Amino acid sequence: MLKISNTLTGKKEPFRSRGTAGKIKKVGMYVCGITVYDRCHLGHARSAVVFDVIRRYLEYKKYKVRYVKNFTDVDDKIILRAHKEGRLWIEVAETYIQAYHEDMARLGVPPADVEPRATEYIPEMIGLIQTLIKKKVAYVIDGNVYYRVKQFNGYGKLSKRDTEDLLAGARVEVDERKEDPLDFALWKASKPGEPTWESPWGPGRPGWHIECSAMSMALLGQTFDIHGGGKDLIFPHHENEIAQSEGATGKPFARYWVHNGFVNVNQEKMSKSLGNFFTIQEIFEKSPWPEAVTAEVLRYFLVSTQYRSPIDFSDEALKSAKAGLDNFYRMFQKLDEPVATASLPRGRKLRVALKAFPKRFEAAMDDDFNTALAVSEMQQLRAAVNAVLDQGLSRPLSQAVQKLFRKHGAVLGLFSFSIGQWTRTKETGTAISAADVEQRLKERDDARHRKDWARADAIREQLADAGIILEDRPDGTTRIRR
RNA sequence: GGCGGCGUACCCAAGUGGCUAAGGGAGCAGUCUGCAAAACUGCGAUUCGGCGGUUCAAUCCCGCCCGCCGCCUCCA
Repeated sequence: MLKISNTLTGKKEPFRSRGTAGKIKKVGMYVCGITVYDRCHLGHARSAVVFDVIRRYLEYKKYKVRYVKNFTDVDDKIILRAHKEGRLWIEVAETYIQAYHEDMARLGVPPADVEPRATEYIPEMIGLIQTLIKKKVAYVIDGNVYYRVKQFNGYGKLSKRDTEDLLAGARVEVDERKEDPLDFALWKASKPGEPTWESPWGPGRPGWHIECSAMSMALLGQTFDIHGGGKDLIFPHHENEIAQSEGATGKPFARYWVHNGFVNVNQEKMSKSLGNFFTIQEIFEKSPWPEAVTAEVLRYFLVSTQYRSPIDFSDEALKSAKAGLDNFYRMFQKLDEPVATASLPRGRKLRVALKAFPKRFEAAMDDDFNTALAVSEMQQLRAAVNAVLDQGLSRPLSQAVQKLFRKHGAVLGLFSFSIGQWTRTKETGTAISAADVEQRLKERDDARHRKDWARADAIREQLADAGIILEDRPDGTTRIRR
């Protein structure tokens, strides 16, 4: 039984999806995407990867997932950036939506089922705001519409704040026109040069939070299963979403609130304001490995920690992740090798481990998507495989092993490569051709037969300098690794 | 000030009221090997930030303290 940590209740709860139409278990999942005013950094990547894994695991569990991830394409920062660059706000938004798609493609994160943009849902937002006004939880002043926070008695239930505390700590400059400092804008009267839509309250643009209420309810229904995002969205964004949505419908909004922890650098949150961020683009460019390999290394790094915990990013951490993955791919390479000896299907222990593995993997993932534990299960299975690998595995057994790793690895986005792809070097131009390697290998074999160790070792070193590792097998043949 | 979280070996990181406190990376030693590499085996926290309390029993529950982080303003 899958359990999920629910920010709303503060507890780890059994997950029951709402829509169980017939035999198909349906899940509606909405995740707050990004505001498109700049390139994404690793923190955004973490969120994207975390919810991608959650989606994949739900699908693995045979849920039919409808995954919605939005773009905030109208916002102060976009407008500001457009002004600075002398472009239209819409161009800025478009630029970074493209960039986001590029980054996600590089990371191996497939698109959500629906990726709506806020500006496509203006009518829905206006409708929602009208309902709120009608219900007296919102009010109009000078073409602005505000949400009357005190009117919604569930306010603070997600972020565990009460309105008194909020007042005490309010550091925001108060808009004098609001009835209460806590009230937040649903609709902003537009200033000259800003994007504008017609509305019952005059020309204006939506506030930040209303879009997610409008889009999630339009695409997933008034009540849906999972709402996700980074921890920093809990307050005020998600708190306000609940206020707006439940204020309008009187029904529960999202049932499970899932929040991922931050990516830190030297124990501090990676963020724009601290300037300690690495864009996804930068990480790929600086990486010593080919793009696709880097993507998997990043995945491995990210899934090696439970999604709610902070994770510290460093070169060392990436290297460690690469080393961890290399160990798996070395095993895959050996599994691909033809078996020299025909007899010896020794592997009773292995068969037991193989049989037990899916349950262990699922137990880990069922426990609030404990990917770190799931990875460790795979590491242990790897050890069980390696223990008998030198003696050779029968073809069917070796294929079964590979299949098991690939299938479960895919849930985390791992082991997607053939060994050849994995070991490809970044600058393929300088690599020695396969034919040359064969030639050198043959020379070395001859030398070894003559017991000319000096010569054999020299060749091995030369190839090593070119990034090609030779491993002599007990039977006299040599394995080539890159 | 309010709210939330974290502190497990050199590094990363699971976890549990009592059974050897997983696993990985790095390191060291051994097996194997002409040597190496790989793989395997062994070693590595008498202890889970500190101090008290509850309990027959606590790293895990409670309290206090120390240290770190986050949110309360835009933020994945």
